[in-house]
Amino acid sequence: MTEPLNTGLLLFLPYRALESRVFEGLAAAGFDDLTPAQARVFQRIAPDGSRPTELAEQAGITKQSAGFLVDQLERAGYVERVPDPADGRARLVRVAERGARSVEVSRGIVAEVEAEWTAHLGVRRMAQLRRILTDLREITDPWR
Amino acid sequence: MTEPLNTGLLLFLPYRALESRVFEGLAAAGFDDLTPAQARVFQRIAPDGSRPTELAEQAGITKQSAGFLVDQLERAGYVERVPDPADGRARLVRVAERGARSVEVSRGIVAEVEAEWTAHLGVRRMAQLRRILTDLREITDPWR
DNA sequence: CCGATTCAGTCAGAAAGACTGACCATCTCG
DNA sequence: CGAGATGGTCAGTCTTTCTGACTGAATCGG
Repeated sequence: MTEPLNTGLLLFLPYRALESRVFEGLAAAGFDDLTPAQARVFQRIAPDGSRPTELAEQAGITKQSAGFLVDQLERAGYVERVPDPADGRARLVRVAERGARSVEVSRGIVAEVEAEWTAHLGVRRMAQLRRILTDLREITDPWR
Repeated sequence: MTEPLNTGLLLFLPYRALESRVFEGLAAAGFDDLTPAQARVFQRIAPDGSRPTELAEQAGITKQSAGFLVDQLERAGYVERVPDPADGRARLVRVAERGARSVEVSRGIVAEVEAEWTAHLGVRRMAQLRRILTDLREITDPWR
């Protein structure tokens, strides 16, 4: 389990480290009612709003689960639901006031952690990492 | 949310892609009773056995949850528990017969996926990716 | 070598997250 | 228009995880 660690774990470790940091920081800033599951959905809301079903696909959960999480996010003031003008069946989920403020905070924390990583790896390798991962995304991300 | 994707998501995407592939393959090979949560614990068992509490820490869950998952793994024949000769309070969790066979299968699938990634990225960049991630592990993995 | 503390693990109860299946309303297309 | 696809919800269940309380074993200071 130690020497040539499997690539999956190698990817997961920094991911979790970053996620934990963001949660701690968010909680410290008063956004202590966000759960990881809610955040994973919230994170994927497009600037002009997304449909629950889209969010479900991108987060890799069922539409029922997504609907449930959006309910919670709505009750906590992070998002709002508006009717989709283009489709009477659909309702758009949009980032609300409180949600926008939490985005600001987490953006700051992510930047901080990325700065630490850059300090450890060096500017060049950090850029390389991002480039390679972006490239890898083409064959590992079904939603573009 | 689209262009300069946050590094966390960039790490998460390939991780999940790999994990899904391993699960599909495992299920196809008859190991269809493994759940993701069980697998995440199972994956961290050291060659000579680990204590439930260690597994809990490394998997980032409470020791109660780890104990519960180990129970399930034991019932399904993936692991066995033996008393720890060095500490009368502890019991070591070890990979059992069936568990070892599932490890073989998943190793094959991981190799397959890594080969695809190498084909996409090129040998050099794939090696770079692993090197950078291994390096990053030093500051993102609390357990060595 | 003995009491206090720490540590490994379990039990009990509850909540979160996710799933399947069934269902309704609306949209789209032949 | 009517059939099928799509967006979303409701109901019920299972898995995973957590908190808190507890037992038994080890360890450490005096």
